[in-house]
Amino acid sequence: MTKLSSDRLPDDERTLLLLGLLTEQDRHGYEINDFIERNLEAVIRLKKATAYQLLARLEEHGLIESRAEAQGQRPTRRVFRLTEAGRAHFQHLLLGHLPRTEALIPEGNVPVMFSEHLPPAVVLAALRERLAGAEEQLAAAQAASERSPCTSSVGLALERILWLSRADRDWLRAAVARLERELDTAAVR
Amino acid sequence: MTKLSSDRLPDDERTLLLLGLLTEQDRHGYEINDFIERNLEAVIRLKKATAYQLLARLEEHGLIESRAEAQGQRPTRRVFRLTEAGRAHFQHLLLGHLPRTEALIPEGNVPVMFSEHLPPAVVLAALRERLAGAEEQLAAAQAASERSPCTSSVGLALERILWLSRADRDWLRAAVARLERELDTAAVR
DNA sequence: ACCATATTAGTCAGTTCTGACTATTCTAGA
DNA sequence: TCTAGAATAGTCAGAACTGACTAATATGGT
Repeated sequence: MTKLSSDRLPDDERTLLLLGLLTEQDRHGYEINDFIERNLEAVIRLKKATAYQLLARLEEHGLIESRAEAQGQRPTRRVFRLTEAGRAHFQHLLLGHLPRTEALIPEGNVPVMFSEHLPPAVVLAALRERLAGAEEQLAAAQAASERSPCTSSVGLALERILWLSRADRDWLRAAVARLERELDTAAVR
Repeated sequence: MTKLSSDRLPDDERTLLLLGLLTEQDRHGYEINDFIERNLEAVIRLKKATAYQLLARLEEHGLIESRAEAQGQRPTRRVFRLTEAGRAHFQHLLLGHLPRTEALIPEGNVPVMFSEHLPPAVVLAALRERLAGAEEQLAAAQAASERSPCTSSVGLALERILWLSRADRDWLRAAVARLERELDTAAVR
């Protein structure tokens, strides 16, 4: 079906995600990708093409199975369902992943690191722009978090993103404030 | 020299990093990789093999140039130096990257999202383990941040990681506390 | 005297990811 | 009645990344 390169299954969050989504109900490809795009955009990065390749591999390994579901005129859906083996593997993966502390390495550090090579006024403008973006993300995270209660697991994960987004914004605010002060005192002299 | 696949240069933080490191001084391959491994581990993920491939491409594009430097018995070093074009491109990249607000998508969300599928006691134990890891990372970030003053650009970037690490730890603490309470009240009945 | 680790410099096969692309049908609006 | 866009389902070539590997010397500790 799709090009399948290796014989091992990747032991990463993406695999866990697909299995997890199928734990709750059977879904067809479009549904899965649409769900991820709509609701999980902030939670994980998983592109359509990658998802299809992963699904093919999961099926190859007998963790999921698919049946065709005719749709009248529309292209036939492939509906995926978790097998028993898949359900077991999901539990196994979950147990392995949950306690793992992943290093928190956000993007966007490198340009900051070299910002001394730019005039302070330019840096200030750039950081302000970033701050605006960060405020937006925070608002989005807030909205998402409010939609599902933090007592549920999903809410818990969303809350994590909320906290991290807030920290990022606060850091940016502090940085902007510091730069403003520096520029001010420099201007006064 | 190395397999070079595309003719375009990637416009990402890795490229910016390599150019940036060479802005400050000429360096040879081992030095670059060693520096990244030692000091920038928390800032960005860039593997040795990738770095060499990138360096080859940068040279191909005339942004850097290399000279061989004999070392007596030891294998000859290749020392890289930024060209004028490279310096210009660095400034250009920096200007493009600095204002960019990258989506903050940390790893480790997915397992949390599905933690309802595990018994609460197991989840609690797992989160405690994660908390221990997070404390360690926070301590490391703290130490790194204290070593360079936050008035410098590098210090600024390190401070960001510090804030984010703290937020992550705090979130974990809150989550653990909540779970403990829940388990307690469940036990009382 | 010997072993483990650091210094130094890469290479490569195999794996994974992504952007761009192809089709068809349905639906709401102009 | 057209038409633009969403729904639907993927595929594929090419780009990128990584783990594992090779080599030779130096050096510090036991």
